[in-house]
Amino acid sequence: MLNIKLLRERPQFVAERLAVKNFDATEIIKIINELDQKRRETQTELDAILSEQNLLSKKTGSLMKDGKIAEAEEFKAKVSDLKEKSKLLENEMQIVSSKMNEQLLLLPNLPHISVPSGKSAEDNVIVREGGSIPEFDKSALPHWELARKYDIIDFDLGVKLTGAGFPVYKGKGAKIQRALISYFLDKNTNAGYTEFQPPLMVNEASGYGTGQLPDKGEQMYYVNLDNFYLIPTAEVPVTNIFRDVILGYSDLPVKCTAYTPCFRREAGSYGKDVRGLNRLHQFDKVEIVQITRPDNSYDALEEMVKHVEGIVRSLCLPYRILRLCGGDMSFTSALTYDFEVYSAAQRRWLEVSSVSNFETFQSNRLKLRFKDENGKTQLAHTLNGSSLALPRILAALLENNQTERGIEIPSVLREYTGFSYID
RNA sequence: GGAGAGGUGGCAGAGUGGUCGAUUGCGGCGGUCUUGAAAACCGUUGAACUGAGAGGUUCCGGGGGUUCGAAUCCCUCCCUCUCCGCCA
Repeated sequence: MLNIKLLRERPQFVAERLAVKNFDATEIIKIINELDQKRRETQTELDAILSEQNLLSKKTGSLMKDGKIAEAEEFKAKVSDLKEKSKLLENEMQIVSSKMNEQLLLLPNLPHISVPSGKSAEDNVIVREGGSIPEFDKSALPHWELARKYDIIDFDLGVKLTGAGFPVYKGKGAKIQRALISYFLDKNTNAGYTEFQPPLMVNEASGYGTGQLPDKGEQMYYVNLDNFYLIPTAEVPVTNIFRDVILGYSDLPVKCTAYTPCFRREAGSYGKDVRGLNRLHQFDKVEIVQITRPDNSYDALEEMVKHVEGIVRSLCLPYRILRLCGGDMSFTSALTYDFEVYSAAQRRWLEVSSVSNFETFQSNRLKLRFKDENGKTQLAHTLNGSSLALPRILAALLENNQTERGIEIPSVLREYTGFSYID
């Protein structure tokens, strides 16, 4: 959620920045500022009446004590009158504020100055590329066929147990999942991130805190009987640890990592994008979250990108890093880098990580603040990224590393898997 | 699932209708003392909105009600804890 002060003081600037996200905000900003003014006027009026009410009530009390009953009765009547007025104003106040809030929630985060303009994924800017794309002839198999060939992932069994998008990993397939999770977590904790094991279900308040609710509620699985939501990413429980928290100056930066399964309904997805491991309802992901001071959040973002890049490189996967254009960025992000790895047999790039700075957009809603060096309370910046999501990494590993002998395991993973080939 | 207790400031814990945004202790911060530290002593220490400022308003789990006046009384919802039962 954007800060109302910014909209009040620099409406033109906000509209210009949002245009980069192809969002025409002029009308909404106008409405918000009208409501804001109305709200403040109403509050001033209301406060004056309440102030008088309080004063008269106190006087009534002392008159009663002194036994001046008649005067006290007079005051009582006055307060009753005032109360009628103040109730009306209070009502109005509530209506105006909630209308304003509604409008505020419609505005996406401002894109950072470095965000390229553009409409779609086509306009994303390639920042860096690394690794080398292996040459295969037509006999190269896509990962879903490799999975069957080596009997490491059973998609049909998942359908039997639950439904499409819930694969069953078995044997070396299960072991490599566990190896990847351990490897990623070790990399993250070695880089100073504290590991968390959060709940996989969250309450409504947490859903609102990170913005899944109210709008994206239908993307989450909902446990009706207890009013819980299955987490779509570890970002939700981990970031909500800091909901309604005021951190000390020396607490920053906060660096957290967590492995969790992620549950997504993915309503509306279809076609070749959902084949095999490309898009699942349940998948594993290791997430990193940072909370920083506003003045160095972009340094933290670069640091996170470097960190994730290091992991991808260590797996010897061909990758590229994209700076997302305004049109392809999420509602909440100010700047996002996507990581894609090349999946050789499918001949396509697969997104495996998305690293973003949300500036104060999330923390404003979460009420996540810190005391600056002058002891003043202000909003912190939040950032997060995948480090990393497993399915597409596994897909790329299987496809890129297929040899006549079997699937070759990257050397950094071997101490975790205990084997060098899936055969 | 059954029974009971309770939700107050960073924490602990007072407060059952009127100068209570809240006694006190701990913690935090500043100071005195000290070569330094500890101890002791003194002071200070919640948040949001609004206002140029002085100040004003709101917040004692959430919502509603009674009253001139509510942390305190009533209704309702939520949450936590304890004991019993069941169980990993």
